[in-house]
Amino acid sequence: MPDSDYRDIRTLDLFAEMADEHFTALMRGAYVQNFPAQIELITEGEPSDFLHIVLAGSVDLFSAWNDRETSMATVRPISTFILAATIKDAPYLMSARTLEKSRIVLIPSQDVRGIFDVDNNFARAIVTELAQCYRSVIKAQKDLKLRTSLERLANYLIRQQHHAGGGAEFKLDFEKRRLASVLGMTPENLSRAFKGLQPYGVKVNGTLITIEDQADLRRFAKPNPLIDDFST
Amino acid sequence: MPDSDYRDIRTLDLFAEMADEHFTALMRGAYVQNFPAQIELITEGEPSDFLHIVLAGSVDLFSAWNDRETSMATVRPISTFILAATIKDAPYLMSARTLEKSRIVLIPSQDVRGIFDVDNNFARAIVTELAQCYRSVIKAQKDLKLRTSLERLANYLIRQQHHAGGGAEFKLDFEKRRLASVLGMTPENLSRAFKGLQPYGVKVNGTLITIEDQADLRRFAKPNPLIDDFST
DNA sequence: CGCAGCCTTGACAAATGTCAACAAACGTGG
DNA sequence: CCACGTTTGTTGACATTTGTCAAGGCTGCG
Repeated sequence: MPDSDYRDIRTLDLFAEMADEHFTALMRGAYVQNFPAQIELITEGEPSDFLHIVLAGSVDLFSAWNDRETSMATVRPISTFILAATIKDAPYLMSARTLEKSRIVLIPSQDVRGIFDVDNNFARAIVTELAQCYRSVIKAQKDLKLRTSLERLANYLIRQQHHAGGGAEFKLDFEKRRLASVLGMTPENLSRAFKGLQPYGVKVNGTLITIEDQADLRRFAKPNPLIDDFST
Repeated sequence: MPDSDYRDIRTLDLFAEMADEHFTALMRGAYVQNFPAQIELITEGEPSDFLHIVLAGSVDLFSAWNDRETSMATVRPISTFILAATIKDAPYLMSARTLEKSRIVLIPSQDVRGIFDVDNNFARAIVTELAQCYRSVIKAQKDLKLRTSLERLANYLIRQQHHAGGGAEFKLDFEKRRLASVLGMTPENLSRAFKGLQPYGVKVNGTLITIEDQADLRRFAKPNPLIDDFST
């Protein structure tokens, strides 16, 4: 594994505080791989053999049932995914596929569990990470259960704008069809939802969004830190 | 605190493996209280001062936004809730109210974090607990995003039947209005959903449910361990 | 250029929510 | 134990939201 990858991983909260020797042991068993776009990395229901880390690119976590499919989340560098399944040694609840060319680290789950047992700082870092993940999903669930699709889109745009620096113009960071799935609606419905936000000053041009009057949109969207602040 | 409460708590996975002295320290600062029904124990947005444990009764976790409200989960004995907020020292994301007369233990969050820092077994138990919680919410989210309300109800009935021992007859364990909220629909819609399941042999009489042909219902509901097995 | 995939749009259908009315169940105080 | 009022559940009529299907335009790429 290249030194730069090694250092990047080491700086993740999850690994930052663990003993050198344990980190080295984990990395010895790990391997880094470059995947093209649209590769299914893991499949829901299978045993969790590897903890994954996205170093570059992006990964879609999705789930299917009865011929329907939905995007649950997008993983961007640098972060891990399916930590919970790895720790519990339980089957994956979600599938994962690369959205673009991506650089992924795979660490054998067995190694992770082994180091978890002996490294107390690592165990504590995992607690923090899982608590964070848990809270994120709770927020997503509140978003789904308490808001209409129009409200979800409006709040998504506000979050995205903030994330992109707060300027009036910004780009969507994924395909509209996937955005629709993440927001829990169909692509057709998303198209119409964008139109439904025009009265609040939202202009759409391909993936470029312009929010003409932020206050107006916020009045409609009513963003709330207990739902929308996806950092905590 | 009565000895029997003390022992009940000690047997929880979360506390079973920790050092005696740490458990005792936690319990010293804790107090047990009996609450009547319909008492709001915590309010979303407030700082997480206490880790709560339900010893008896039941507690509804719910959330509100913009004059709407939804039930997120029900906590039954013996288990804890809002562990993630306690550990992260972050505001509650959900409110909690007693559904009936309930016996609740409150442990100051500060104490929990203090013991978490020094007791490695406790830290590991927290990991297991949080991973479990995380996976449960992911399942709930898949349920919401991949199924119609009729399908959610059908699968809920199957889970509930199984949970009640598997007999053709069983009782709902909460009010229909709350069940509706948990399943993400209105009470009126739930009423109609029950009727919609009649063709699959579901009979409703108050809170008593009869499933005449389990195979028929399952054919419709298509239960799936990656969504419905709420134990893992 | 021509194909393939995505996005949009319209017409329509299905699912879900809202409002109002009423019946049934429950709890309280007499 | 009953009477009363409150809450919950049900039902119907209707509105809104969301999904489905089909068609066409646009874009990117070989």
